Amino acid sequence: MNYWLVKSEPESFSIDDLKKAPKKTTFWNGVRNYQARNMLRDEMKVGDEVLYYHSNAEPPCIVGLAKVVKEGYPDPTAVDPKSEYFDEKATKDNPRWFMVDLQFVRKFDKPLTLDDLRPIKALAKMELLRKGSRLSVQPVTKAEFEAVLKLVGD
DNA sequence: GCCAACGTTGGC
DNA sequence: GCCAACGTTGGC
Repeated sequence: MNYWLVKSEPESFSIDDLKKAPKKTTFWNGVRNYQARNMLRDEMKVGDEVLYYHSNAEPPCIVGLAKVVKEGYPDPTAVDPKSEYFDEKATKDNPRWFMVDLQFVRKFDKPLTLDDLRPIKALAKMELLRKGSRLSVQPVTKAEFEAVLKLVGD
């Protein structure tokens, strides 16, 4: 079992959007970064738990939990010329970009802001809190994941 | 809206 | 294969 954190701008797809989605599930398309792509394609497994983070929000915060319900498969928007995520170098035989399916698990009663997270010793090395961290899909250690849940009162 | 910190692109 | 220029992310 692995743990992850995904970023989403609430204006484009918030955790409430995920909760309202059919089967509370969505495909996590549009990631166009190789490091993130490799994790989506190779490492995220069904059942893995995912922290859901709102970036460019006021304030930015971890708002809840999701889980992986389908493992990496080609992102069809990469080969769709009409999509904003179209990549002319992607083909059906060489999809280049991948995505997973995520399902809503729960929304925290109180979202955890960066200010909530920064003082926590167990989270000192968390990728999210690293200066200049831009990865939209990040690995989270078990200890970090448990520390986050502890903060919301579990 | 600013800008630091990245990642990518492309000329050489 | 280097690296300057450029585009993007995302906190502030």
